[in-house]
Order: sequence, then C-alpha cells, then structure tokens
Amino acid sequence: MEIPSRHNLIKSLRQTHCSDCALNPVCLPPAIDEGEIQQLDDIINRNRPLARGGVLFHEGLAFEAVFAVRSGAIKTCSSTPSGEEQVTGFYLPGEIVGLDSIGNPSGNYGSTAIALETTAVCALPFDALQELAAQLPNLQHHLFRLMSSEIRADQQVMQLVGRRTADERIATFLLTLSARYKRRHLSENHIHLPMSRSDIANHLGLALETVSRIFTRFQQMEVLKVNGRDVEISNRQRLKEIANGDNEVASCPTHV
Amino acid sequence: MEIPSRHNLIKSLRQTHCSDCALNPVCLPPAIDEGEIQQLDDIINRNRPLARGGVLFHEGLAFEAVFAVRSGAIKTCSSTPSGEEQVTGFYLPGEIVGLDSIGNPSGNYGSTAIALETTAVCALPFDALQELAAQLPNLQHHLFRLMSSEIRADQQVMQLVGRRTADERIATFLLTLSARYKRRHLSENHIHLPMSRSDIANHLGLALETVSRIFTRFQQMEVLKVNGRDVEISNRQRLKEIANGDNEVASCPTHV
DNA sequence: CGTCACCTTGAGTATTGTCAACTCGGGTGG
DNA sequence: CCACCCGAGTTGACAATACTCAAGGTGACG
Repeated sequence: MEIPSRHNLIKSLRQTHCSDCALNPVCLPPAIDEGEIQQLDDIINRNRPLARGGVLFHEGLAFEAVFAVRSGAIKTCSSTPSGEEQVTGFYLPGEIVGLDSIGNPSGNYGSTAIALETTAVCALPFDALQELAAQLPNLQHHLFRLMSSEIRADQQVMQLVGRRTADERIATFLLTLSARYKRRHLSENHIHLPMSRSDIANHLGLALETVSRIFTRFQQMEVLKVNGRDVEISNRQRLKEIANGDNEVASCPTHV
Repeated sequence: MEIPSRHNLIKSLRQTHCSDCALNPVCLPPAIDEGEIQQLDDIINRNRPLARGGVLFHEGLAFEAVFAVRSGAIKTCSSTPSGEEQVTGFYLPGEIVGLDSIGNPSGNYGSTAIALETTAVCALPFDALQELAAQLPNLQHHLFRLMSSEIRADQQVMQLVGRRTADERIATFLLTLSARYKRRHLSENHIHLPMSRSDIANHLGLALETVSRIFTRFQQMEVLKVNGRDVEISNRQRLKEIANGDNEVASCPTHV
C-alpha cells in the first residue's frame, strides 16, 4: 500500500504532529509525556484548511468532534429563537471549538463555526477523545479545565454585555484579545483583528456603528492607533482604566 | 465507636443516598448501575443545610468540590474588576454548582455561591470525582455533558443580555425557570421565585426598577399573575411570543 | 475603472437607567 | 400588643447612552 506512506508524507510536510506543534503548550495538557502525545496524535484528523467564510460545522449537524484551531481564526454563532444570529465566541490558534456541543440533548452541534480567514484545524473525534481521557488522567483533567475555562470566558462576556458601558466592553474585549495574543508569544500591543466590526458588535451586544465610533474616539484619545483591522494599543494603562470603568476626566497619576 | 452509627442514622433520616434521591434522574448519569451509584455515594459529603444568605463557597477560597443542590436554591456571583457584583447564575435542586471553578488557574473558586433560602447540598470532592470518572465512562461522559450544558446556558444568557429587549429577557428568564421546574415534575405554571428582583435584574443586566415595571406590565397584559415572589404564567403562548420578540400589538391567532 | 463589502460619520430618537418618594409586610423590641 | 424599623418592591419624572436610519467614504478585486 502506498497511500498510507503518501499520507504520512503529507502529514510531515504540513508539520502536523502534536509533538512538533508550536501551540503544544497552549493546547495540550501540561504534564503529558511523549507516549501520551503519540496516542493523542493518532486520533487527530487534520483536514485541509478552510477558506475564509468556510463552515467548520453547522448548527444541527451530528456532533462528532471538537476542533483545535491551528492557524487562522474561527467565530461561532447560534441563531436566536427570533431568527437572528448571535456571535457566541471567537477562537484563535491553540483554542478549542465545539465544547458547547458535547452534551447537547439533540446530539447535534448547537452552534455554527465559521472561518474568519484561511484557517487550519485539528479535528478531535469526541468518542475517541473520551476513551483516551479515561486512560490518561492528565488528559481528562485538561479537558475539564478547558471546558471550565470556556464557562468562565462566557461568564465574563455575560458580565461585560450585561453591566458595562459600550466603552468598557470594547476596552475589555481588546485587552482580552491582547492577552490571548501574548499567550502565543505574539506582540501584545499590535493586534490584527480577524473579525469585522459587525462581528465584534454582535458579540458584544452593540450596534456596529457604536463600535466604529468608539474605535475612532479611542484613537482621538490616543489610546489606540486604528487602521482598519490593525489595532495598536498605545496607552495600555488608560485602556485598562477604561475597561474598569475609571472614567475620571484627566490622568492624575500623582493623586493616587 | 458510637459516632459513626449515629452519623449513619442521621444520614438515613435525612434520606441521603443517591439511590433514594428523588433528583437522581436529573443529577446522575442516566445509564449508571447500582454498584456505580454506591461508589459515587461513598465520595459524597452531605453537610448540614445552609440558612438563607449562607455562603457555600467564596471566590478566592481553595477549590475542592462541586456541589449538587438537593433542596432550596443557590446564586453564584463574581465580582467585576470595578468591584461590583454580577450574578452569574441560579441553581435549583438537581443542578450542579461550581463547574466554572474547576480549571481556574489560581486553583481557587472563581465565584461566590450564596443560598437564596434554606438549602441542602451534596458536596462532590473534585479529586475523588475525577478518579471515579476515569473508572466509570458513564460518569465521565455525564460530567462532560453537565459542563457543556453550563456553557450552553451561559451562552443563552449572553444572547439574552446582549441582543434582547428588557421584555424579552424577562419573558425568556421566566420560561427557562418554568422548564426547570417542570423537569423536576413541579407545576410549570406556578413558580415561586427564590431570588429578589434585584438578583434577577443583576443577572439579566437590567435595573431592578425595570424588572419591577415589567412584572407589573405583564400582569396588566394578563400574561402573568404576580404576587411578590409567586408568579403564575396565565398566558404561556403570549409569554413565548414576547420572549421571541413578536411584538405585534394584538393577538391575531386566526391570521397564522 | 466600477462594483461591492466594509467602515465611518451625522442627526434624531427611544429604551432603559438614575434619582427619589412612597407602600407594604414581617420581625423586633418596648 | 402595638409601634417602629428595615428590607423589598412599586411607581413617577427625567436624563442619557446607545440604537436606527441615512448618507457618504475607502479599499480590494475583478
């Protein structure tokens, strides 16, 4: 059989082993050993990259796998009873998409995942992952941690959307993104937004015009430098203050 | 030693075995067998009931266990960077509190759980639960499902708080509560709210005055009968329409 | 060079929050 | 037993934040 070897060749060309992967520390359990990585590696499917706008999975389709983002970015949406779409989350490299669908009573995906740009993912078939987790306590624990983090992230958004002003929402959103960039050892002050203003607005419960206006205003305040989807945080301290609702008119650093 | 037997007596008086528990189908994995229930039962601690206002766990305390609500009701809050409290969830009998704290990087609880009325809980020490889950695939799967449900619930609240009007939020909130009552085989149309208007408001991202006004208005519209914390759903169909944003002026059932 | 997203900016509006006064009911203490 | 107090809830008046509608502007791509 030549096909397997060809398959392996392609795999290696794409540098697609967990042990080689630069995202390894973000995505995998911390205390996992070589043999365990191999076992995990064996259940992973690495499909071809999705083009921008491509659908990774669709609400209502049979749930089979969760996905680790390798490169690019994903948004997840779910449709409200009244038919509109709600952007429930953004997923960057090293993050896991689809955890919300695991226990969906219908057995289907509960949301739709769409690529915001060219995006590569690792598919983790959930049945196999579960079996493996029963054997590898580290992996089981890691999965619990991941899901728990997702819960905390969602609760933070709840908080954001429920009780904070538009300024605070945007500031917090940018700081959160920045922290996620930093975790991947990228610049924490120079962010390229993979999503549109409209996606941001939808996710934060704002009108897209409001998002646009606030970006402009933050730029006038010299907190950000905005150029389309490139955002530079020029005054991180001030951005943090805004995020925390410190709306004092002037900077009074001596007054603390 | 007499203490253990006394302890057992108390246990049996309180009818505190999973196998006897009426909430069994809500709380436990569906396909679990007798022996497995026993194992689970053995790791559970049943503390004395909490009085109203009692703290089950506090943000920042070392995370040790998650809790199944046996009777009463719990709210969870987390404090925002700016110091205010946000009510992140309400937990009724059969539901599990504390899942958001499992993977908290600090190893502490990430929120505070407070009893809304006299409340009894079963403590599930998480280390033991995890070990057991590795042996019982049903239990492991059930835990994944529970956490996943929590994610979906939070996303629903996100949606609610982000994109829906105050009327829609209240209507949806009541319908969700109603469904949770029904699951416990209680009346789905007669709800006793364990939480204050202020808690509801906080959870839904509204001012408490707004909640109060909407309750009054829904009563005038003959959708609800409200008497303090007792709420009767008198026109469920209409309530659903409101929840879905169907704000047509009059009822026109023939026009469908 | 035109088209099509995506984004920005402006004007007017309205839903909801804030401040404030008042009611109701339960529990406590005189 | 009654008066009082306190927390919870209700209601009203007013203000403001953010939405809607509308009209351009900009950049990418054919």
